[in-house]
Amino acid sequence: MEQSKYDFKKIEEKWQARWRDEGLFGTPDDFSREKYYLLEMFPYPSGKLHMGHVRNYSIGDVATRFLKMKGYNVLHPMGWDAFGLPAENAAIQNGVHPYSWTKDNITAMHRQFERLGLTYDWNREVATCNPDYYRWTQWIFIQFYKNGLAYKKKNPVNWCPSCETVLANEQVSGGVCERCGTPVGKRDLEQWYLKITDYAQRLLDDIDRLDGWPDKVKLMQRNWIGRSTGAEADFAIKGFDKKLRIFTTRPDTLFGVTYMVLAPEHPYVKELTDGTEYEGKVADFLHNLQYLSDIDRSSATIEKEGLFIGRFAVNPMNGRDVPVYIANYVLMDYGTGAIMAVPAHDTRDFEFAVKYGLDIVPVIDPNDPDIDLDDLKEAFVAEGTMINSGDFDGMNSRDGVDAVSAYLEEKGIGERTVNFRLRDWLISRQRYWGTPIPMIYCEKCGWTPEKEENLPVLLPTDVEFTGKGESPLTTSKTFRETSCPVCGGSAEREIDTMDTFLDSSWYFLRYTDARNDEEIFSPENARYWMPVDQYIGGVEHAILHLLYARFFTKFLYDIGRSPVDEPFSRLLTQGMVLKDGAKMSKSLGNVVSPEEIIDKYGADTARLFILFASPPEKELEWSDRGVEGSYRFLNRVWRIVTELNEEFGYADADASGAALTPEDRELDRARNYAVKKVGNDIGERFNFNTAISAIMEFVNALYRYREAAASPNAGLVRDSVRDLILILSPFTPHLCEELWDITGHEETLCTAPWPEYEEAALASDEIEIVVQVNGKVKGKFNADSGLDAAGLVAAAADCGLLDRLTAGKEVAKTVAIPDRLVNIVLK
RNA sequence: GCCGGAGUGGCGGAAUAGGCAGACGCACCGGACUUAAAAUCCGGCGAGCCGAAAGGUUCGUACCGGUUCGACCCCGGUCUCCGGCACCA
Repeated sequence: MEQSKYDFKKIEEKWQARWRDEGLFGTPDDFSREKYYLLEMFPYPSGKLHMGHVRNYSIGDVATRFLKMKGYNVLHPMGWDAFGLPAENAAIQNGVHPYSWTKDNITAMHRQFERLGLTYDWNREVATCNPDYYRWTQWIFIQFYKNGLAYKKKNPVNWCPSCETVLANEQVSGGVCERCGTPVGKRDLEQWYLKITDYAQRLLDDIDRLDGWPDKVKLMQRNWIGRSTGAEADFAIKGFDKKLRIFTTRPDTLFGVTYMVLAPEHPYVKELTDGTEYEGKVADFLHNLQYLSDIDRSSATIEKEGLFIGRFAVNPMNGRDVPVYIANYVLMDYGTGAIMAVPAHDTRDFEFAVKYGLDIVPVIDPNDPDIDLDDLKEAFVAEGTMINSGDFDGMNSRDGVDAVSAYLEEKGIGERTVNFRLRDWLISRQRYWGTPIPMIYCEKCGWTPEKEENLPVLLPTDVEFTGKGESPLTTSKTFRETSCPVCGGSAEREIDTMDTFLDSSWYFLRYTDARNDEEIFSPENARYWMPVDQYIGGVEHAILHLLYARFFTKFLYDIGRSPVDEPFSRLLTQGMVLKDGAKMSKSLGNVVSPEEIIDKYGADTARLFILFASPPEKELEWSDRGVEGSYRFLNRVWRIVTELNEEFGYADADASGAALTPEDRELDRARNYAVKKVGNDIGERFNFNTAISAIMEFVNALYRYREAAASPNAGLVRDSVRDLILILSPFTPHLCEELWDITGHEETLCTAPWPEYEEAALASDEIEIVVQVNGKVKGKFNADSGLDAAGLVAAAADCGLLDRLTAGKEVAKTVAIPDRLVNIVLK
């Protein structure tokens, strides 16, 4: 007999063409069916898939195919996060327009997706750089503006004096320009912000509702939002008519304030020092600070530097005069930009006080004999008893927080407040390849949004890419000049574009109605499809992307657009793909190309290996040997299925006829177990590695059966082969389609239902019971299943095990767990 | 520094609810097939000790301790690695 061969190349091309030509992956907006929205984070179209993509999209594809077999109407769309710096760099370096560069990359990646056999509904494809998409990104921005959540503020940007251009933070490393190595300076520019801080509390509170999210991600978001409670308090400054307001989380330490510190950029600094002998020193101090990059400035390792500015403040609690400093460790954009310093009970203040010889006055007693309050070696930051604190002496410091806050409120010199670490979102980018900010400036009317009916504000094409200047958009002859939407007079467009994170903050909503050119999406479609039931992507997006997407969804909900205020019900963050223990990277030379693997072993093998080697959320160590193992397994499947098919055919057998032999029953149990286990592992646990091992066990059982059965049951074999193909098909769809075809099925697997299993076939009459002595396994025996504790002990006694194990010893008690074990506890 | 997560054979990993530790795969070893090799099929494979063998026995889930009839799993402490935040007052 001629042996047929597993020709993956031919098989994969054949089925990919059929899936494409027959449009099998389209998703109808059929509101009568139960929906499932499964989404993987869309990629930046770099032009080449890497193994991380393969992993991400394989996970999503297996789940999609499974859910379709389970009968859901599954939305599984794909698109492109297509704006961004690499396209612009390509334009500068090679003279290619970012648009054509991006288009070419999309085409190439689309082809690679198809080669992996992924089931996307390409009818809903979006690319954030297309005007029919970014039109709505602009529309959302205008809604933000109209609701008072977008505003303009002066802010320093990174500026490379040699390249004469603005640099993104990612383009600055170690304080120097990534391209030319010149130290990066600062330039003040008017920039747009979104008021995400208005949503801080809700973004924090609603994390509690995200049951399907990993705790790790929720925690990272909580920390990022960084809520802290405390109080603000006013300090008088001698010879100055304004009060200095500070924020503290430790009002209980107010009596221990021995100096004050303002951020160097604090507006009072100029007023307090102009015309004094300190004016020059302050100017020098500020000048030196400007040479530090943001990263250095905010690093905890940097030496604390400060300067006394010749003024004294008054501690409102005890009237004590304390000197006022400016220092590099106080940030203007947190709290009020000024602090009260309590060196005895704050690590940073302690360090600063020691360096500058400032007083250290303890006001919290640790009640610890090992700590000498008169000679502190480090700040004591924990709770204790209040001392040196007037009427508050003797109070527990935790109660003191509230008591002092109440006192401040009563005296009208302060109040309880909440502060967030989260800052407003700076969205202006001095770049070409992004969504134009649809704002217009008129001398008379100020800033106004473009009229909504005029959207999109198109990116102009008459632009030069020199790599210099503020933004390439300034070189356009046509873009900047326009007329004011309010008065009709001459006006100028905003030349900055948006941070690309805005583009990706709402794309999941657009998929629900991607071709709509009347509105952003229809409410009916969004109501049916949202929320995303399962979102899958890299953990590197745990904070920014996922927080921004939540923010956008909440805003769109508030203005009556989105039907939900949280976008993603369940989140899976897949682990990285490693090689030799390190992330694959060009510089390490450990990159494995997906295309090469597909050429050599086929997409099915690549998918199978990557899902088998590790659970999805964990890191995956690439192994060439492991890939060969997966390939070997698929050949093994091919062989057993085609051989059994030759031998038994598929059409005429019936399993129910003959009585089952023990071998038959074992195979039947293996089949039912595999169907149950694989369905559970994919559907409930998202543990694809154990699902695959269960399929391997089933295949092993088939081989064993063929070896052992004297007169094989043809019906049973047929059912086993059928179910094997079905449960393997989400993982390796091409191979399974081919086998499905070979074993006589007309319809494609895309429309086949997931197989059923019988619980009855899984149960066996006899169960092996473990017998332990003091918790250690000493023997085993077979008992009827379902025996209660007493019955089990009796059965163990009947077979003589109990006597043998307890001979000459006294039994304290016996524990029996039905269908599992008997444990004898000896005295 | 603060906050998380993880440590299981030579390797990737399994043990879903506190109940036989090591499923499945890789590597390795042996057998069958073959003139031979590859491929394939079958079998073995945590460590120590006793035994010619069958088998027996002790130890074993980073380390120390606890709870429990019973702990990879729960609790307390320690170490190591990974990740997040990093002067946030």
